[in-house]
Amino acid sequence: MDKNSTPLITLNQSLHASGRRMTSQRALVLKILEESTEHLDAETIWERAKAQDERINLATIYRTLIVLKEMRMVDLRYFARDHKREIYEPTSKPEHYHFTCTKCGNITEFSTNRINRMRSQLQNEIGVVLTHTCVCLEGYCHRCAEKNTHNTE
Amino acid sequence: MDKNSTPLITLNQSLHASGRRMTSQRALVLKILEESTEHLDAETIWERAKAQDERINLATIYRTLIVLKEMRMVDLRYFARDHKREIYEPTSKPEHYHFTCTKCGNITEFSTNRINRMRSQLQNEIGVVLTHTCVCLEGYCHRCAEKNTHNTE
DNA sequence: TTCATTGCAAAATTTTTGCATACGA
DNA sequence: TCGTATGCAAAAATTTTGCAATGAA
Repeated sequence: MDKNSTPLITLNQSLHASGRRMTSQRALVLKILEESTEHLDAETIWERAKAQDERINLATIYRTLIVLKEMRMVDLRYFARDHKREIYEPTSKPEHYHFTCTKCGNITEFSTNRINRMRSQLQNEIGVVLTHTCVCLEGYCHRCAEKNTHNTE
Repeated sequence: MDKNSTPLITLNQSLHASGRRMTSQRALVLKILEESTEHLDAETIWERAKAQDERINLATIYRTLIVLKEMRMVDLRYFARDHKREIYEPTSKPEHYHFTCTKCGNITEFSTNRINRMRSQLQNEIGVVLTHTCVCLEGYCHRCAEKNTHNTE
C-alpha cells in the first residue's frame, strides 16, 4: 500500500481490514517467505517455522498461506516438472518466471518484458481481462544443451 | 509419423518399438481421448472407460496415461484454477492454450502464434532449449468483465 | 469477553506401488 | 511360453477439515 510499509505492517493492516487477526504464526510464515532466496513449498516452510516455534502445525501453515494469498502477500507458483506441488513466493519479489532444466534439474528464474508484452497483446486479441498468467518453461539449459545434441526426451 | 497413420496405428508402432504391448485398455484410453471434445482428467477418463470395460481399474488409467505420454500420444495440461489436477489431451489436437474465467468458470481454448513467437524469442534471450511451454491464463471473460467493473479478486 | 485462530488427529483427494493373475506376441 | 500389463488392495503424498482449546483485540 504505502511506500514506507514493511510487508509485516501491510499484512497487519490487511488482516484487520478484513476482520482477521495478526498472530505470531502468520508473522513467522511471512518472515520466512520474505527472507528466503529459495523456492519454498508448504512443508519446507513448516520445517523452517518449527525452528522458531516447535509447536506450529502443518495445517496452520496451509491455512496461513491461504490467508497470505488472500491478503496478496504471497503468490502461488508452479514448476514445469512438478506442477502439482505449490510453491509460495512473496509478492514483494519482482515478477519473474521459472525455467526448469530437465537434464540437470536446475531451476532458474528470469524476468523478461516479452511475457508482459505478450500478456497485454493477448488481452486485446482474445478480448479478456487477464488477472493471472502462469508461464512454466522446461527444456535444456545452455550447459546441458551443449552436451546433448541427441535428445530422447 | 506417417500421414496415413491413425493415432491407434502410431501407438501400436511406438509400443512395439519400445518393447511394449498393445492392449485393449491402451487402445480404449487413446480412443476416449481422441474422441473427446472436453478436457479430461484421469478420473473422467476412467468413468468413460468403464462404460466400455467395466473391469478396468483406475490404476490402469494412470499407468496407461504415463505410457501414452511416453509414446507422445498425449500431452499434459493444467488449468490456472486447478493446477494440481492433470488434464490429458491427445497430441493430435493442434497446439492451443487455455483461459479460465474466474467469474463464470468457463474454460476457453485459444491458439495464437504470439506464444510461439514469444517462445522462440525467449529461447534466444535466455539461451536455453525449450521443450515444453506451459501457459495458463486466468481472468475475466468478455461477458463477465463487462458486468464487473469493480473487481475484488 | 468474544470470536478468530491454532493444534491435533482424522479425513479427503489424487496418484503410485506390490503382487499374484491374465494375456499379448 | 515368456515377460509385459492388469486388477485389486494397500500405501503414499499432499492438502483439508472438525473440534476443543487458545489467544488477540
